Amino acid sequence: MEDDDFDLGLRLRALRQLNGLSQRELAKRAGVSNAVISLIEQNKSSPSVGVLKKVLAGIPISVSAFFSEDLTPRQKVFYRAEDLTEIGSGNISYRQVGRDLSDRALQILHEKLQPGADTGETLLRHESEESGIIVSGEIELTVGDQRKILKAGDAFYFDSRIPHRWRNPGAKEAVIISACTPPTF
Amino acid sequence: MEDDDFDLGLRLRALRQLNGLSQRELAKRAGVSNAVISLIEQNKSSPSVGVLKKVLAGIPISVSAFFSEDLTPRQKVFYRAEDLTEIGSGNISYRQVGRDLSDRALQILHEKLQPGADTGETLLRHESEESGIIVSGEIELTVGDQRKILKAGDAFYFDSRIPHRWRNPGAKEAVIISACTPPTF
DNA sequence: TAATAGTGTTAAGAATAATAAGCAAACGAG
DNA sequence: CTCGTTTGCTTATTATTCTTAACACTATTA
Repeated sequence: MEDDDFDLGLRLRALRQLNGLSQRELAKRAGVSNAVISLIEQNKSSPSVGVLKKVLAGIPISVSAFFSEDLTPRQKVFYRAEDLTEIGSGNISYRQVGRDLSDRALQILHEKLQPGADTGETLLRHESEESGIIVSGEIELTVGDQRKILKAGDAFYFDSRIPHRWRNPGAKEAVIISACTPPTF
Repeated sequence: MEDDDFDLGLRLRALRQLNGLSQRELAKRAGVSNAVISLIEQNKSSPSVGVLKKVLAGIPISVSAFFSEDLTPRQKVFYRAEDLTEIGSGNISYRQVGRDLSDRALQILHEKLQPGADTGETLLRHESEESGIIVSGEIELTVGDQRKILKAGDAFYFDSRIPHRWRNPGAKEAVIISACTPPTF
């Protein structure tokens, strides 16, 4: 049932020892029994996130920091598909390559627009250039006074300073992969 | 039992809907029953991390990304104590302010050295300046040909290009807060 | 030696989460 | 309307985790 490359037990043990805590001491701080710590560290039980929160609070470390495997994320090069960070809301999903782009020249997004999704009345504007390809579904793109419906395989390129707007007019989900430079979105 | 400000159920629901999935469809992809999704989203049950992994894999999103609340971490200003990222190993714990420092001028560390901890024979060198204060315990700091034992309240400042070495000669844990600029450590 | 306190581990119940199945409401098609 | 489908939610049973209490081992002390 365990297949991920992330060894939860090992990581907990490392963090606990790194902070000079015994299983019993951590257990006391966390408000759980010492057996839990032992079993978790041996991967003999998979804690509920509630319990995990309590345990990590005793170290202390946040759940977020605990799972961020990028222990030395100085120059991260590879990102697994499911590791993209969601920065969207509503019915438009933006999955971004990397988290902090302040040092980068390029922002790559994996976008998914649900049927009817719309970036809204107030048109978008930012100081950059933007380009991408439609992967599936269809998209109505408005750039300045131009408007066109793009389908899978179609692409676009425009100066982001021109007011623009996205809409999914179809009944299916639309998927886009886009790039933006510099990342001012 | 739930006290954190992180609403797991709400977040799962948001991510699921953002990707246009029903509870049943997500359940099928994840290989769990639909009731699990329902109960988790209502915060009526706290999933084990094993189950959570499976569920998130069906979206898909990594556990790491799921818990990283910094959805728009563009300019993160405040960090909770337990949110510092551990970059240490062995019996020296380095908890760093922020993850990706490639755009920053300053690296701040919360260090904990277990009794006997030592940065090792081969002395450290890097292109920056370094300073800090001992919070508790005691530290033997060697910089070039100078060596001194610092106790709580003592401080240090030196050019990191000079070979240096840390050691905890005491029987108690030693805690230091240090800064490094630029962050080349 | 014996005693005491520390470590991690393990085996019983008690508490909790996951499954399978069924419920009611909303929706579109015929 | 009626049918079929989908939605999310709830309940009884099964499976898992958590607690309590013990065990074995080490190190220190009397």
